[in-house]
Amino acid sequence: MATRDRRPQRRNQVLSREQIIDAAIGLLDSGGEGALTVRALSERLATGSGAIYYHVGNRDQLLDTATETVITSALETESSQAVATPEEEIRRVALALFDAIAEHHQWLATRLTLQIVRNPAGPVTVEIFERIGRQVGALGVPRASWFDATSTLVHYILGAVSQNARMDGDTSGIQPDMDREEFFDATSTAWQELDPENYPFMHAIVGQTKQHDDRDQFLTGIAIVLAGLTHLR
Amino acid sequence: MATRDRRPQRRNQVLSREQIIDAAIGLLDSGGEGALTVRALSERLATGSGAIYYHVGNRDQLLDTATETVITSALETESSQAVATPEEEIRRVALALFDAIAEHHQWLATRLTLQIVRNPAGPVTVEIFERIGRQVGALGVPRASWFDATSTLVHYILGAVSQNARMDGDTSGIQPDMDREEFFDATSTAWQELDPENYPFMHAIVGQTKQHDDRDQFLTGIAIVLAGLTHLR
DNA sequence: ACCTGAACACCGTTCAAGT
DNA sequence: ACCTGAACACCGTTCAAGT
Repeated sequence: MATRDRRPQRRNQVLSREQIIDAAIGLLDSGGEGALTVRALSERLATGSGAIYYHVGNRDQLLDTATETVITSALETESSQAVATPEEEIRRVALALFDAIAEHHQWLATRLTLQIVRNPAGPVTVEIFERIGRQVGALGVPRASWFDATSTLVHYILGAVSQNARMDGDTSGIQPDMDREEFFDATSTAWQELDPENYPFMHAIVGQTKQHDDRDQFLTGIAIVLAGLTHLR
Repeated sequence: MATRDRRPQRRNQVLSREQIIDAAIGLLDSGGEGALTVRALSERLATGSGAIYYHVGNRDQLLDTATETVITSALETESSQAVATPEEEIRRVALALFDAIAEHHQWLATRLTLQIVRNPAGPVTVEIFERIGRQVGALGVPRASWFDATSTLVHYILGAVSQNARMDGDTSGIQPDMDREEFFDATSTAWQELDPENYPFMHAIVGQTKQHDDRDQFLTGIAIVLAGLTHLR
């Protein structure tokens, strides 16, 4: 069937950029940034390390491309929904990012922040700003404040999302074997053991931290920022 | 003079934990996280690598300790001022963090976020939350919302501060030789070249980005979140 | 107790050589 | 054009040995 090749390429192309990116995302999801090794990647793809460099240039660029792939697709599936109020649309974009980072929690948050900082003209930054910025206009924020308002929203989203990404990089958080619940219990008991004279506030909130939901709290934060925006002069 | 030693220690102690931490901060400031190498550190201190591990345990722990040292001292000098309104006090804590990260821009932002995520019972997290949380109470936020309100503030601060930390890690942001101004110009021209049909918002804000001040924008963001908090049910 | 520095098991990246 | 894999210049960490 495929005996005669239509492309003028030499046809022994057997490794594609997409395959490399997919495999990289798999590695990242399974063990965080530290797990993405050129050696591990070339083993998984059954090639030499040179083949990866031929297609992809660089470990850092590979990380950026993986981030771009994941974020872009998260924003695309979000945009397929019917449009609602500006507030609702902002919530959707925010939650799309929140969920994407939860899904790829071991590496995405750090890399997303890095990409927005270093590459403000790249598709990731541009797409996020454009999506949120339009709604800020629709919200009634005066045009002169659009940039400030949108930046505030994006900054809040990134900060919240980074915080809810459980331990990046390595697992060396005192105990490597501790699930989410144990980790929370350990924190609240540690907070309870603080000197109540010097840390009255921490004592006051231990109860609230114990049974709070990250996603709900994230939405509360969005609501707070949105409320603040409506009072912008 | 110092012929008879008062300490029961063996007295050939010539390298201290503090020296190591100071040298580490120096290395980090000069070249970011990548510049903190056990080899570079031991060379600067004229010792072997083993000596560092004897005092400090680990590269990761050294990074954490450096972060703790810098953040703690930034918060201490801030607290020496006379108390003002709750809003003013929150602004001060926020700016103390903003300035600390600007001073150590190549590494601090990432490490601060990491520390708050992984070590919520550590001094850095506790101090920041306690400082801000108290003022949230004084602001009139209902007790049941203290945790949500404080988290929102902290998340915003961290997000904004991470964003304003210029390129972490390495300098590979397209061009290694580009100062702040060139970088900004390059972004705005890139934004101007975007398709106006699909990116009307980006076109609308190019003008504002060109002459905006990061610190001012940061304070505007704080004001927005504070305004939102006063409307918390 | 405190320090040395060689040794180990890894990295990312390059590049001559193959097809 | 696309791929191989040895080689290079680095890492963090350990550990026997010294004082």
